[in-house]
Amino acid sequence: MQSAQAVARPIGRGAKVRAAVHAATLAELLDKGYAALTVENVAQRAGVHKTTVYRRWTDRESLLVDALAEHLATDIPVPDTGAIETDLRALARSFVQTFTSPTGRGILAAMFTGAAHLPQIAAARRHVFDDRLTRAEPVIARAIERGELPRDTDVAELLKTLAAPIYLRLLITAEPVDEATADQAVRITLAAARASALRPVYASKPTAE
Amino acid sequence: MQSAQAVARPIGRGAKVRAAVHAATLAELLDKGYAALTVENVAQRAGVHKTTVYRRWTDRESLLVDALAEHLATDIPVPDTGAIETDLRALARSFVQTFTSPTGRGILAAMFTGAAHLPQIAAARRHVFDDRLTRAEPVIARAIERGELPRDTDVAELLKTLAAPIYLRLLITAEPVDEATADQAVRITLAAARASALRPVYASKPTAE
DNA sequence: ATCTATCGCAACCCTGAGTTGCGATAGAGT
DNA sequence: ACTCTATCGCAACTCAGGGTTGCGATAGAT
Repeated sequence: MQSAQAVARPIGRGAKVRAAVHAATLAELLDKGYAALTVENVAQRAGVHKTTVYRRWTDRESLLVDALAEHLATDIPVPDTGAIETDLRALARSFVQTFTSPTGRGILAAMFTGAAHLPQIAAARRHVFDDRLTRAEPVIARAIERGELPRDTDVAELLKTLAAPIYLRLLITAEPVDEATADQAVRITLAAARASALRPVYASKPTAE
Repeated sequence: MQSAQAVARPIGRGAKVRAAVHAATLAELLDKGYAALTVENVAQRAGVHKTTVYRRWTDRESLLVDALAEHLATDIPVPDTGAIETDLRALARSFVQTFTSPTGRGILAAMFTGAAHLPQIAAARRHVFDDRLTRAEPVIARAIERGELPRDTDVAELLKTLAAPIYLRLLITAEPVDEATADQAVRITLAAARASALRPVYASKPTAE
């Protein structure tokens, strides 16, 4: 890694190159998919020589991971509408929006199908999920406080139940995904939560908080 | 395909080779994953020369597709226990069992992550899903007839709701999947169905509850 | 205007996909 | 047991893409 020099004095044109290559990587990913993502094509699209790419990134995979990480600055809003239904709807819709944009679909495909085997990608996936979990926690807590949900509702279980139908359509059945999908996921999740089906899974007895 | 000769007179050792290569393909897939699935390794493991593989299959992908198709003779039981809960539990558990065996996990990884881009694989996925749908239809129909579920329950929606949490854990969060996961999926699905959250999705009736 | 980190370029090596021609062999039919 | 031919083994290819190296050119901060 050349970060030492980057902090030092002569930064050079490094920043431009980095940005150009990142953009080219994403673009190639969307156009041709992960399988056809070649270093030469990326370099060419970035107006940069293949060697330069290899000087900044150790290999093709690290390039991809880096490019994805750059475009993964998650800025998920934490809704607080005063009602769990509208809050969940906001969460689900923002989730859908994130992954239905062209860029989102490309990133999704890369992360979950193409480069799924890379440990860094797996870590990124977990991070994204954990991030959403952290942000959603107070939303659920408020709903419980308002008496809209059972006290022993498992936040992680609830979020997974919310995300699962959307992921299924995005990655497995490849059905169109839109706001209706998000709203449907909310209906399912709320029904399950209200029926106390979203308690901590591996605890046989409900926990007294 | 050379199945024409197989039916004709001089069958030769073709059948043995086919079987050996199929087995080797699956084995390599489980050991090293799709990315590291090389024709030479498969050939070597099958005790066969690389050329022979290329004489029977056009390329690496067709080999994989063929091997998967061979091991995808789905024999899903159609439960009829007289109650929807136990029926669904049986369905979900058989689903979990299918994909948690070593072979199942390998096939899953190949179909949904490695070779997800291949049209034949996509078709196979759809076929597997449609197959399960067809088999599950009478199960749901009986439940509706018994008055256990709302009359306008959407069978496809219900099955997707049942499968979604399991797929999520298998492919996305990579959590352990066992009977508890299946049972949890059943709880969620039943709660949603009983709350009439699993009606046909794109029927645009704005809440006629 | 200078000076040096960075980039372009060409020439490499290596692995794995896919091909070809020829000689060896298994195995079905007699 | 003996053909006889479809099939297989083998070696020697081509080709594309990943990854490396040495050297000369250039951008850009001071």
